[in-house]
Amino acid sequence: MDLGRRLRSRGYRLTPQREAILGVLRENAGRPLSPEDIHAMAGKKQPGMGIATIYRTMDLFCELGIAFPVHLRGGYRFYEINLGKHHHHMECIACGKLELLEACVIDDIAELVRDGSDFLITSHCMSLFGYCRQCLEGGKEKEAAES
Amino acid sequence: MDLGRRLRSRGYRLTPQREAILGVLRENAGRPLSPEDIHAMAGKKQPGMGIATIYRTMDLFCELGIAFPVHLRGGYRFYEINLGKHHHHMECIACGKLELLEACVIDDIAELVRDGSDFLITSHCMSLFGYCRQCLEGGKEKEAAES
DNA sequence: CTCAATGCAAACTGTTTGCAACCGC
DNA sequence: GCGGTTGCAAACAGTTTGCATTGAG
Repeated sequence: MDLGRRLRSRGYRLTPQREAILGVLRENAGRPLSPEDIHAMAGKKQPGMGIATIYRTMDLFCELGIAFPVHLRGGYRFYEINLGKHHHHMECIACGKLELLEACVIDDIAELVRDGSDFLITSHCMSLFGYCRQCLEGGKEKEAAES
Repeated sequence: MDLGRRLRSRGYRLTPQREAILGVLRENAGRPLSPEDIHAMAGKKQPGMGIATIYRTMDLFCELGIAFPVHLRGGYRFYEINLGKHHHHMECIACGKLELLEACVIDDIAELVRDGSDFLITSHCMSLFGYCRQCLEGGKEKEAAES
């Protein structure tokens, strides 16, 4: 909970930039954010932030378990705040809309695999891809270019 | 099966480069290859190939269902030949070793989700991450730097 | 006062694009 | 020979790194 304590106990420092970034993550819990997204939003709280700070901070946050990376189609990087409860995503191929999948049946799978192999599973990622309702109804493919 | 026919029927052409790339994919069925990997291997069959050809060809192959993209940790791109039977991967965080997961329970999940939402699921990706036996036994973390 | 952290800009890496030459069909 | 395809090089986009400066503890 306490960011300052969490950082200091490991020899890191609590800076306004890190607070701003954590704030952004908190306000967007459950929504994967790109470094660019975070930069733009955190920049409003803490003007003048460099993009490099975002990358460095997100690496740190992931290492500390404060955030985690999300792997979506396209291979770009996204991050979310780690609130303990696990979930996955469904992404629309046409417009990019994301929907949350609360359930995580994969934990069961991972457990199964754990028994049948030499791997020690520590994390996993899963995403479903397809078309959302809007894109299916109107025009079929690539609808929402830009408004 | 017949690459030439498959291409021509859609107005595309069969070139030595495309044959070389398909050959590489075939010989590495089940193993995710990066564009770089493919470039290096196909270059031995067909010297002088440009990297751009790899990217363009893989896009085409994916569109035609000849290959499919694999999403692993790190967000880089990988491809595999599409042999119909679906599978997933387990990747060692420490040394990068990949292991195949034959089973795909996600198809069931996808079906479940299909009923409970507006999405039309067309594909998905899942990968498990953890540590392989070797990395667990020897030295715990980051073993295989380079030889 | 010390050393971690930042902003900036340059360097990198992976991917895409424009274009003239090339070559399947 | 028409038009899809290629190699090359330049352009891009996202990410990383070096370094002088700043500022948390």
